[in-house]
Amino acid sequence: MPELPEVETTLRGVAPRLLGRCVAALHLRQPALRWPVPPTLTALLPGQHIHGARRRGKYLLFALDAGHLLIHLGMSGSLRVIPADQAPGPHDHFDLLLDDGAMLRFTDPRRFGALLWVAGDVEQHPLLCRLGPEPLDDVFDADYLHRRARGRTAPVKSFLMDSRVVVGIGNIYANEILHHSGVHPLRAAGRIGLGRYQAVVAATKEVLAGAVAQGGTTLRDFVGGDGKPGYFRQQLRAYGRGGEPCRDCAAPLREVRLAQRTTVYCPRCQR
DNA sequence: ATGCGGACCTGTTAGC
DNA sequence: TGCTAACAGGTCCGCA
Repeated sequence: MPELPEVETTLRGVAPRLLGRCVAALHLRQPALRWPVPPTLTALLPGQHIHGARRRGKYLLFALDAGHLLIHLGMSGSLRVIPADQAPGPHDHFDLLLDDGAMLRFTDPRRFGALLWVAGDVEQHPLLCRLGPEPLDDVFDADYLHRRARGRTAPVKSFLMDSRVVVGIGNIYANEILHHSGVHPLRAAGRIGLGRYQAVVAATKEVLAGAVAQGGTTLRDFVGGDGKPGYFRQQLRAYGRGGEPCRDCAAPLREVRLAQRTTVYCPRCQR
């Protein structure tokens, strides 16, 4: 679920409640997430202060005294800060209790999320060291994308969803970005010119920044760090609208399957 | 190096 | 109404 805007929304919701606090305890109820949660964490974390909170791609990184907590929300995860006396539900896999009577609760029905500990340089962690640039950074521009796409035969939608090329773009926003850009999702990435990549980059920044401003997209159960859903769903032009009229030209949107992901586009506007 | 399919896990929905 | 299959926001891994 969570793509860049949802992860950013989560970060903004929880960070003010965590920064400067001290960890009182980790209550780990389900260690079988995407990767096993290290059992040593319950002994390691108490007493450590939280002095940093940031996002890298779809990863959340919390700086503690002796290292970083790395959290990924997977497909169905969410994080909230709530009072420490709230009873857990069946998918509430861990709580990070704070010294002020609040806690950070991780909920994830599908358990594709992750909780890991990184002792050394967090940027060198295997999960992070090969990630491409942040799409909202200035280094992510048309020249960069055009250069990376050279010779690539994979569809541009898959190319945009490759975290080694650029981070944070998942299925929803890939569909949206390409609709905004007027680029056909099945077109080979290496057969798109610099001018069209300018449109792709502009759309990427516009769509993602707009979604962040709306608190992300809630399809089913996503809630931000403050427990509220995101409101970008109303702005979606392609995702979830297969068969419905294109908002630009009224032609029916086409829905196909690409790399096992639902892909929606306008056969008239997107070439 | 690149591209593709399968894997992880559970809940919801579509279809018979 | 009930059962089954397909599908869902991610991404790592192994194989061609």
